[in-house]
Amino acid sequence: MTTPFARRVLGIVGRIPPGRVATYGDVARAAGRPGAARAVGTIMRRAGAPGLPYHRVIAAGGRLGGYGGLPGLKAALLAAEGLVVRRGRVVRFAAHRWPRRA
DNA sequence: AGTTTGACAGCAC
DNA sequence: TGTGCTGCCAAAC
Repeated sequence: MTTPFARRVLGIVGRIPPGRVATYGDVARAAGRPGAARAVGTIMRRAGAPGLPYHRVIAAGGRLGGYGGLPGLKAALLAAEGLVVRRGRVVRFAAHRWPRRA
């Protein structure tokens, strides 16, 4: 969060409501850098800012993406919010996606 | 200041 | 359906 971009990314992540998820691409777009999905991951990996729902940021297509090398924990956290994860994918992920698509 | 490194995405096998 | 390769971007070396 030392950079403006990182700060925006973290701010956006913090606004993802429980039970909803956003893709790295979604966050990148919301941060004003469409296509910077990979950079979003780079930031979150190192940010380490506590209190943010990093587990609600997943990869495209409902795939889990990474979580500090603990995909099991990420899946558990999502499950605890009512989401269904099967074979590493969030079921009906589009319906839980955030922000709402027009 | 240049190079390497990923918590990504999309398309081609 | 699943795996691999290439393109992209910001951050860390």
